[in-house]
Formats: sequence, structure tokens, C-alpha cells
Amino acid sequence: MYICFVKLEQALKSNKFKNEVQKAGLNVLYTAWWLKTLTSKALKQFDLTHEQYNVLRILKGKHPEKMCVKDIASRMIEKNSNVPRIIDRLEIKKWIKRTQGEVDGRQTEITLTETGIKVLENSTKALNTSWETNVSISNNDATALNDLLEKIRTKE
Amino acid sequence: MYICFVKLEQALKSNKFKNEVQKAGLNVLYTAWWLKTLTSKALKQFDLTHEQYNVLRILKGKHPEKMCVKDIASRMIEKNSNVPRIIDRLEIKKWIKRTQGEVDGRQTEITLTETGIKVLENSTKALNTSWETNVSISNNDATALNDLLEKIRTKE
DNA sequence: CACCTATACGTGTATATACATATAAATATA
DNA sequence: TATATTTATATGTATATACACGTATAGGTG
Repeated sequence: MYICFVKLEQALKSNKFKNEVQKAGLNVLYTAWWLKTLTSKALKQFDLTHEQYNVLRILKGKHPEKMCVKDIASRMIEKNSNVPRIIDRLEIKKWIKRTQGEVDGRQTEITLTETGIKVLENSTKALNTSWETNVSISNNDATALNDLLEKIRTKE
Repeated sequence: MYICFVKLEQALKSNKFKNEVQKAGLNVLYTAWWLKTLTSKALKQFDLTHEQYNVLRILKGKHPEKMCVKDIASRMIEKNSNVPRIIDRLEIKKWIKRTQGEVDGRQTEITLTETGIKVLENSTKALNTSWETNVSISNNDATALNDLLEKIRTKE
């Protein structure tokens, strides 16, 4: 990674935060961008985007079962992802196969191809290596972080 | 907010995480999406996107001083934002004014207009209200969260 | 000054996001 | 059974992201 600002103040060139809660929000947004960039750089050599990888990973979770678009969409990190279009691009590269649903004709059934599985395996290795070397946090800290992030999203 | 999954397992319909660190990464990404969605919904009534708002807020920080594109870009949360194009859209709405740099002819000098300031003030109010009602975390927890997020980005 | 290089910004392209709308199949209802 | 409604997916549009490249200006070097 070229850009690596540890401190948020340095990353945003500002120290005028309304309060710690606002700062935490911006910190989450900035860290997410940092993680996405890290991930994209690791995936680039495989001609994979962050989102395309995510779809392959989701399909792998059920493989060799087929999944429909709705099922994939409900598992995406960003819930507004336009899954049909991501699927389009994976289909062109022949990493997934798309057929009309047999039981429900409205559905599109999707599965990984052999090549798709290979690409996923190789890219996952590269991605894991990248995270292991760049995302530096202990297991205990990670657990604490998970708790705090769920707190932030909790409606009291 | 319509979608509000407190638990990450529920949001991603999965509980197969490699470890707490991987889960924390996905949790940061998901929480960032959740925050962005929250923010976008609050800004929509002002015909403002998340990123356009961010540029207005940055300009406000120096107002009435002018800022150049590079200065704005360096303060953006997402460092690959295409600032000239965001500026294009704000200029069409007449919320900013763009002139060629006087000292350095390569630079574009940008300032908020009166209308721009008004829009920023009103949208900031709405945004603050939205965060206050939806982002539920104590000041202490926010501080702890900030520490952990900076840890994650630290190169050891 | 002429030339070279770096810098600041704009523009082009592919992909993704956010959201509205269209289309076809399934299901409910009269 | 005919019609209406719902559901699953596809498509269209504006904006943003990521990145490459073009262009003009600034500043350094012979």
C-alpha cells in the first residue's frame, strides 16, 4: 500500500471533529476505503474486482448447489449491489454459468464453473496473504472491534 | 432506515468467518455501507450526494479562503474521488464558484457561494439529526472504536 | 532563452452504486 | 378460468470509483 495514514487526523488533514462519535463514523468510512483499496490491489492480477470476488465467494459457499440472484444479493456486503450486472461480467469471463430456473421460471440459477473455482482459489490465497501482512490487529482486538461495530448499528 | 441488521451474521446470512480478524474486516465494510446509506438518505432531500456534501464541508473548513482541487482531494475520505467531476456538478447547481488560479495558473480555485453555504447548513442539520437518532454509541465506546480502527491500519 | 521534467487539472473508459422502471413468471383472487 | 397482484430479474440513468492519459503551466537546468 502506498497510502497508509495511521491517524485519521492525518488521513483527512483535519482535527475538527464534532465529537468522538462523529470521528468514529468517519473513521469507519475511511478504514473501509482503506480495506477496499487493499483488497482491490490484491485482486487486480486476477482481473477481479472487489464485488466480483464477493459474488464468487458467495457462490462457493453453496457449491455445487445453484443460487439465484436474490440469494446472492442478500449475502452481499453492499446491499444495493446490482447483482445481475456483476453476474454479466463473470459470465463473459466464463467463471459462472447462468441458466433459467427449472422450478421457478423467474429465477436465474447460477453456479461456478471449474475455471471460476480455480480463479477463486488463487485469488483467495493472494487476498489472505495481503490481509495477513497489512491488517494488523490481534484476535482479541478484533473481537472487541466486532462488538463495538454492532453496538453502532443497534437501535436502542 | 429500512434495513437494519444488528448482527453481521444476519446481514451477510453467513456465520462462516475464517477468524475474528476477517470478520472484523467484513464488519467494517458492512458498517461503512450502513453509514453511507444512512447519510445518503438524509442528504437526498437537498439534492446532495454523500461525496458532494463532503466537498462542501471541506470548502467550509477554509471559507472564505479559496481551495484548489488538490487540497480538497487530500481531505476526502475516499482518496480516489474524482474531485474535478464532483466540482462540475456543484458548479452546475451554483453552490461553488470555480476560477483559474491567480498565483499558479495550473490550479483551479474554488469557493462556496452564498447558496452553497445555505445548503450546507441545512443539510448538516438534517445529517446531524439522522446520526444522533441512528448511530447509537457512547462517547467512551466511540473512543475505543477509534483506537481499534487505527490499530487495524497500523503497519507493525 | 530553449529544453526538460514535474505538477495540477481535465477527460475518457470500465465498473460499481443507487434507484426507478420494465418484463415475464408465479401466485392470489374474483 | 380470467384477471390482478406479487415476485424475480433485467435494464436504464445519474453519479461515483479507479485508473490511464492528455494538456497546460510551473519550475529547474544547460
